Amino acid sequence: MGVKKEEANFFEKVYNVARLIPFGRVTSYGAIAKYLGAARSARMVGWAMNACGGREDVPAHRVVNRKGILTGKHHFQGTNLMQQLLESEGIEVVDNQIQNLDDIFWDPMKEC
DNA sequence: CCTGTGACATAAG
DNA sequence: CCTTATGCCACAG
Repeated sequence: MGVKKEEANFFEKVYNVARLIPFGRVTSYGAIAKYLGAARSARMVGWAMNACGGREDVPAHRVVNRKGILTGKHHFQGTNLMQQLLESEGIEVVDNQIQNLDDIFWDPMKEC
């Protein structure tokens, strides 16, 4: 029972973890994938984000690749929207790359 | 079942 | 860090 069918569990997990990302912190697709038990499916994490269109609660802008580069900024509405959101949280972003990454990097498994 | 896809990760040059 | 290539895996059709 349930008013609506449960969507792809994998996607839901990705959204769930993304929501756990604290303010002013970022994580990588691989970290999320690994937390889900599918470290080799990091691409799916990004793809799940692509499907997060109606997921306003999913701070996709806090999810970057391993280099801390805003690889997915092109998927946001604005050309610099993703960077603006990060800077709005006190994160330094230069040339589409997050600065002080080691200082603001948030690992889901480290917090859990 | 097969094919295409994709916002990654890793290796090699 | 760059490009190129390969792997990898969940999902849509």
